[in-house]
Amino acid sequence: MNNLGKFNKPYNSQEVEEKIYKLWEESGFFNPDNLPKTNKGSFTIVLPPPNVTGSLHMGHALNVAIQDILIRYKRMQGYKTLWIPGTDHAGIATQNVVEKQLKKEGLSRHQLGREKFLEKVWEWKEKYGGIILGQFKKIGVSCDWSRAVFTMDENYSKAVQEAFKHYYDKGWIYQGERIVNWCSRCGTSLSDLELEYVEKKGKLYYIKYLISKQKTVNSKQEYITVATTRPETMLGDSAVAVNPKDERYKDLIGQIVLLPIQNREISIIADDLVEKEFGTGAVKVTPAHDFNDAQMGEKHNLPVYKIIDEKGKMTELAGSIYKGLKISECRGKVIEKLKEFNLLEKEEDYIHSVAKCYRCGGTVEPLPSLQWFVKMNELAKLAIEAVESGKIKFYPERWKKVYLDWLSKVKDWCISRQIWWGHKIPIEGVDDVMDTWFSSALWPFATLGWPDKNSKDLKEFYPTQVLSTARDIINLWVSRMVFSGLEFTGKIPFSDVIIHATILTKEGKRMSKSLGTGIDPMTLIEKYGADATRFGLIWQAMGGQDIHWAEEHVAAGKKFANKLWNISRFVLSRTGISNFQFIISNEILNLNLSNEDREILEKLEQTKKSVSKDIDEYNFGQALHTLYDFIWHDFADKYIEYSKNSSSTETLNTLYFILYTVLKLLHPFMPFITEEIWKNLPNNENKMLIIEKW
RNA sequence: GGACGAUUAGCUCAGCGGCAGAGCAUUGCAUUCACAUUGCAAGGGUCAGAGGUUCGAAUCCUCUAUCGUCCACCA
Repeated sequence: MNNLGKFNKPYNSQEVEEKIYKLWEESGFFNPDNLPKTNKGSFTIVLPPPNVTGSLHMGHALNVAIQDILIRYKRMQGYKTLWIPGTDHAGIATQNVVEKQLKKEGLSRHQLGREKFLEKVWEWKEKYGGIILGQFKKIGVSCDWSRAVFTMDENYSKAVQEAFKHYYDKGWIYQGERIVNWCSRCGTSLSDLELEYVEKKGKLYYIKYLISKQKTVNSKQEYITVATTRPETMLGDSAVAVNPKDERYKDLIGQIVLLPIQNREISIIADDLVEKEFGTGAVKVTPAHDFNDAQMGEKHNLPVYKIIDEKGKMTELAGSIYKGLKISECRGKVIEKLKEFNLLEKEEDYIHSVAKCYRCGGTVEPLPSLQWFVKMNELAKLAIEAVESGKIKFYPERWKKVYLDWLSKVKDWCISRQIWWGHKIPIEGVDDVMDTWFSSALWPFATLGWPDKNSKDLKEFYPTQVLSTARDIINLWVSRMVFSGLEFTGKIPFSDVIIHATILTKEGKRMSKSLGTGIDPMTLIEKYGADATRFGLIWQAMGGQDIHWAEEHVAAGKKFANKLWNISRFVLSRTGISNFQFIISNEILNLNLSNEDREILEKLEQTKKSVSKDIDEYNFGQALHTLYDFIWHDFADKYIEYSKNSSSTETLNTLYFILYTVLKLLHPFMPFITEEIWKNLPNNENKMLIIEKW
């Protein structure tokens, strides 16, 4: 049978890809329940759920390409493969997007009220929340869409409530007035991991605190000078601290100073946290508005004066003349006042970094607030043990250190957020919602039916095998999935963690949408095709090393696709017209082969072994280089040229067998073109490459 | 401040004790041939620098320089 009629000379990805994806979806093979029965076990990956507000970037593209390679490879090996997709409700991010949209209509969420506002968010989610998953499909991901999960689905919400209750009943959840990072624009607390630090020019102010005479005996000094970048917070000071080893202040420890403006008597304390080198070596202590100071305050039992409120305005405690002022206004007034009293010794230019909200970019203030916390000591132990024992392995291994370092000094987890979009904290009289990461932490098992312990999927597909993600959420997400998995299911949620390369610009800078340095994978797919885009990504992703993005490798991928296409045209023009039944197994080695035939078949076997080993070890770039080299330089340049002068049935059979095998080996990397060619193999109309035996 | 990584051809990167490699780019030749999105060939490198280990170092060790990422923190 002659299939050449279906082949154009150049390969056209646009004509092929959509059609092939549809074919896969119709086959049902993305769903493990429809796969042919084998005696192999299950193989599961959970897709890191992109935010519903997200749009595809290069990191996503690389990450899904990696996961798809693994899933397709394992599926061809006969495993019952499941790749669960889904999206994350992304509390603060999504609420901000919808609020911005409302603002254009001149509305605020407060005008709408909680219920109406949430309706708007759901509308927005239904309309835009699935865009990114559609983009994943263009890349060719073979996720089981029938099992797609959203983190606020009914069952998922049940899981979140159950998890909260579990911790609560164990006494691991408590409410406390603690100093937290507060974003006054978003009106919510933020975790350390939700902060970004920005360098900012400011001033370092040197303020004199007079030693109060009546309590001082034998003091030679009349005042102590402290240095601060935030003079307004002096209104909430409850001590001055020096390093106990600092000779300069030895005699002053325990003495009393008079806090300017407030005329409050506070004492000079000694604490190791104070660095002798900073400023004058004496610092003011404001337990309400600084994390270090809060720690010192607790240790020395200092009173807490909350002088800044949740809206970023000064409180009553700041003093009646400052009450209601913005922080910056108050700073000016305080400086004025200090000058008036002649207590401002000097000011110096100073560059320091300030915390910003990573969602909205607003300035973050540390302030005391009533929040819910999860105790971390027991949970951290679980997560540490899982990795130290080797039950969970990181690839590349060096990321293990990042994970363990963070867990070894982790603080209790503040899980409440003062926003509306999210899972409500299930306690009467509390309007807070939970940290988005509280629900994401349950992802590997909540997607499989937990808390229903009889869930068929949970039994069959949990624990999962591989998690592939970006390095910046190792602590935010990976560690929390590990202890959640162990705590709620008694099992590690996955055994291997792949930390994929970070894609930087050619200059080695971070790709950023706002700076316009980002590259949209979708334009690459339109220009070169999905297979070529996957090729370019994987080609460059060697050993988890950061990638300085070079588009020419995607162009090379397109050329390679075309090469494969023309190899196939040639081989099928020689073999496709024959009714000869080719041997498509290693039985071929029993034929009366020429040296050239035998040589290329041996090289094929080596290639197959080497590619399998590289995929098993997550060296995807290496595997692709090996395949590329074999297909182009051994098969096409040498063997095909040889075959033009040899028309033996053995050579025809070898040509066919190599094409046949190479399509299988390349399929995980370049699924569309290989499936399309596969369809055109003789007597092969109804078989699909996606489930062929590796 | 701490940790980690990088430095190899014009560019993007492999190689990680035994003759310096790939893709792209460059140059020459070929061309009714599956493919010009091609083939054959060529040019191009003090492997960041210094010292050490070794019969032998791009590769292992120490230091230095430059660049980058992450974490902490800057009162």
